[in-house]
Amino acid sequence: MRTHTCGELRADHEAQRVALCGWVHARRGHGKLVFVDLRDRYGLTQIVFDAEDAPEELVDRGGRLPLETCVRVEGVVRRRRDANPKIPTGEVEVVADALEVLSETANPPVIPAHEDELPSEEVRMRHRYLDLRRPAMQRMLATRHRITKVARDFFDREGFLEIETPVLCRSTPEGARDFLVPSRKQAGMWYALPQSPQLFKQLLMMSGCDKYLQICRCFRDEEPRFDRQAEFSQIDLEMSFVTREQVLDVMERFVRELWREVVGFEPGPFPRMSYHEAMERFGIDRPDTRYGLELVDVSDLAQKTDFRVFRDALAKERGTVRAIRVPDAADRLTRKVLDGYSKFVQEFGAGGVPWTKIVAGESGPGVEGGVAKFIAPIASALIERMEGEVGDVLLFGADARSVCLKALGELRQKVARDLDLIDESAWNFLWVLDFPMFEYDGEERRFYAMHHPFTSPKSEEIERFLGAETGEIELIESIVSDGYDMVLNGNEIGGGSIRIHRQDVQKKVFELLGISESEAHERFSFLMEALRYGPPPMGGIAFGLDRLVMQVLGIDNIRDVMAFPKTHTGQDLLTGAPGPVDPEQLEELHVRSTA
RNA sequence: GGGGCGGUAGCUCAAUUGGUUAGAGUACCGGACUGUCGAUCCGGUGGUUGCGGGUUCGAGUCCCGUCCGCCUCGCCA
Repeated sequence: MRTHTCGELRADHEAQRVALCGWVHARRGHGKLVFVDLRDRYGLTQIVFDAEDAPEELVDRGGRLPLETCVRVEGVVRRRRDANPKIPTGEVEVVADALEVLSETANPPVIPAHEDELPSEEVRMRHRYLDLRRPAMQRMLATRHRITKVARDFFDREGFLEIETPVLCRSTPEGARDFLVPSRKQAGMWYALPQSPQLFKQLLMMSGCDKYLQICRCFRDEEPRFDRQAEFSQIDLEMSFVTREQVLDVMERFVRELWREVVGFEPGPFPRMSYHEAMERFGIDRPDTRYGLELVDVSDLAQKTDFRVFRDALAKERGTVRAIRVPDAADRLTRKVLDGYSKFVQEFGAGGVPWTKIVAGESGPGVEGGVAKFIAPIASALIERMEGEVGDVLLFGADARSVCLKALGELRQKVARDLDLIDESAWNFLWVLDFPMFEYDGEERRFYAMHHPFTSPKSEEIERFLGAETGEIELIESIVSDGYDMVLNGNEIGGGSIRIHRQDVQKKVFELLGISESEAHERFSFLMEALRYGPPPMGGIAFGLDRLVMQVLGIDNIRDVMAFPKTHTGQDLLTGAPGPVDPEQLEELHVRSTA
């Protein structure tokens, strides 16, 4: 139907006779002279209907083409009188001598040419096929393809095999809520959709596949966020006979190649940081190192004051006082802004944000405003500890350690955004290592796996780990795993670990997680059985594909990097999923709805 | 489940203290126009103000309920 695409024609196509197909992107009419920008996936080409070169009837039809009409045009390429440098085809135009309307359009709710006035997300999702016509969305789809292509090529060269794993799986006891699929043939039994192919990729290592790759869909029935969706994609990898160093090396080389190929930026070696250091310095396990505002422990100084807020905090179990120095911000952090920060940290369970400002005093810098009078005795020591300068603002967190770090970690990010301290051009990659194996839930009085229950303790921890008894909370909390997260500009883009390949170690994990032997047998007997037959040491990682695309394109919303996303309430507004089913279908599946 | 913002023409938005016939831009339709690239100019069609109830002489505006979209806390091994 066409000889070229709409992104293809250049000056050296002059005088060629061509046929183009596409959509009417824009139309500029002058009566007997009409310009139409024709659009397809590849670009825009100006079509000109000129009464001096074509029958008036044709020009008239060209001038009446509604936007988004699907057409085929034939004509001859010629150089434009005035080139348009904004588009690659801007030096030429096609002088139409034939026009075929391939299909007419209703008045479209989304007009791809109107990029600066986007319809609501609701409209865009309901008419996704129109939204995807927008050049920005076409670029997104192409970038997404490019990323998976670079991944497949890179890991192919590295000897990885792409292997598919089941979508209909067993439900796992821990982790996110499962999506369930009723079995027709096994009455009362259920499949779960995979939260990740974790166990299958480990089994593939036990099968001797050695290096595995899959670009796979994962499902977690939890509340969505701007960067989370119930259904999402991972670049999933696993390797046999490797140490942590070897895994980190391959993955780092992959990401470096990805950025070189897709972004045009070559990252240097990735810095590394322990989980403990990340929490202490940044109050979060995925620090954004593009700016400072680090947390500083001032508990010892706080102890010397009579300030009630500090003393109460320090009296708590694992109570602590930390401070952030905001350089040269005394003017911008007004009373109103600081009050807002108190409200902000309350969302994370903190009481508020005590603050003070560093000012010039008679004998050197001092503090003024906020809680200044309560901390006067420690002012100079505090300023020294914080490396404070006149004009800086000090923000405090005082609470139990976990609450304090969480609140200040979130506040740190908010302050950086508010004061525009983030270098948007930076690509700060980072490995976070040495996570704890377990997190203790004080209310439920039990442990949860921080990563997942198949993560190995670090080799030097194994004896200590195997010796741990269920009640030894502090000991268990202190055991370090061989897990790792890849962080980019404060976002977790990948995470993995060296896996357990010893039956006794795996058994111990289940024991410490409070998974009874019978339950472990019931749910994981296949894994325990497999571990009997010479499993290799192994490790791997999974990258969040959607998050990679978000980072590469600088898009701050996961729905905008997916072709067909779901809403906050998990609905697909385009097709109307989830929807009702016939009672007969339920009957067949042995399911009765209580809704 | 909690908190916040929003829903008015196909689309993006406006509408004073609750007050006349709910406006503008754009898209669409008609007309003028031969070098536009946000074409321009003139005219026109287009409304269950998300839905249901209430207060009021009078509701887009106030109250109650509900649905939908987004953000957020909890949640997400």
